[in-house]
Amino acid sequence: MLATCKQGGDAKDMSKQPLPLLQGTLDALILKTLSRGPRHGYSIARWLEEATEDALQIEEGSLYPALYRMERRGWIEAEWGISELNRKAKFYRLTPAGSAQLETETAQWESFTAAVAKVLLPVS
Amino acid sequence: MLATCKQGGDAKDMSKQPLPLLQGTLDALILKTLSRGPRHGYSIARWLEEATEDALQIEEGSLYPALYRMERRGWIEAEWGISELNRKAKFYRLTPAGSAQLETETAQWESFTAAVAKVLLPVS
DNA sequence: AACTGTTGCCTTGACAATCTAGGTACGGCA
DNA sequence: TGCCGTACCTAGATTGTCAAGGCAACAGTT
Repeated sequence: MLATCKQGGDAKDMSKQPLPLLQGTLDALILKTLSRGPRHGYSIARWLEEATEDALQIEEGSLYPALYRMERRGWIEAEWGISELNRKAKFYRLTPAGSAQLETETAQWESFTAAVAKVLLPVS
Repeated sequence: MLATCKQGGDAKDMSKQPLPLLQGTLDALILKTLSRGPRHGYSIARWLEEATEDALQIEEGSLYPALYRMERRGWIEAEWGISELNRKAKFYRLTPAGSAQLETETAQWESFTAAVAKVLLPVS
């Protein structure tokens, strides 16, 4: 199910491995993160990993393209600044359009997971 | 969030539209369907749509490639037969490997959605 | 017999998002 | 000086889904 799911080999203690993202969820996760206040990219990734207790891994090769994509679509806006650790960093913040998009995606996420759950986890 | 999400235009009554699949979920849905007994491709799609009350749409262009993929990986096996409506049809059935895969994917689905929920739907 | 709708399978090409695997630059510290 | 962590960026490959077709056979109608 999850994009790259190596099978074979021993399944010993697979439970601690961070999950690759399901295509389509990253945008919503980023939008939600930014809805709590502006952040720079690196910090978004760290916060998401922390918030999910390292269940999700945010690859930078996914993160940055996602940020450009969303900026291009007008969902977020960027501004250069200085990070908490005194390094140059690009801070992103949600636009009104991004806020609306977040609502849309959250609603879609809920109905999608509800639909999948009906199949995958039927009331036993 | 969901793969192709046309924006713009009027959002009038988008609620009834079937959702495109989140990449990576189709395999699990098919495996689960087959865990209830053998079925042919067309029937799998119909059953899934019915089970989710048409919330999900199963495109044939996604379905058949998925079936080949899964057969190649040894998760399912095919056999030609005759459908309920007296037509030639290819019946798929779960292999033991497919059954194991279903368990793995279901568990991953649960932890993935739990992780996303922690971000997207925080206890308010 | 011809027509039409439904069932059922299949393929090609485009597309979008993620991942892999690199890279640059700078600050703080030993 | 060297090293590690922070912070950003990119090219290319991979993958799965979708759009849009097409084919064949059966059932029912006219």
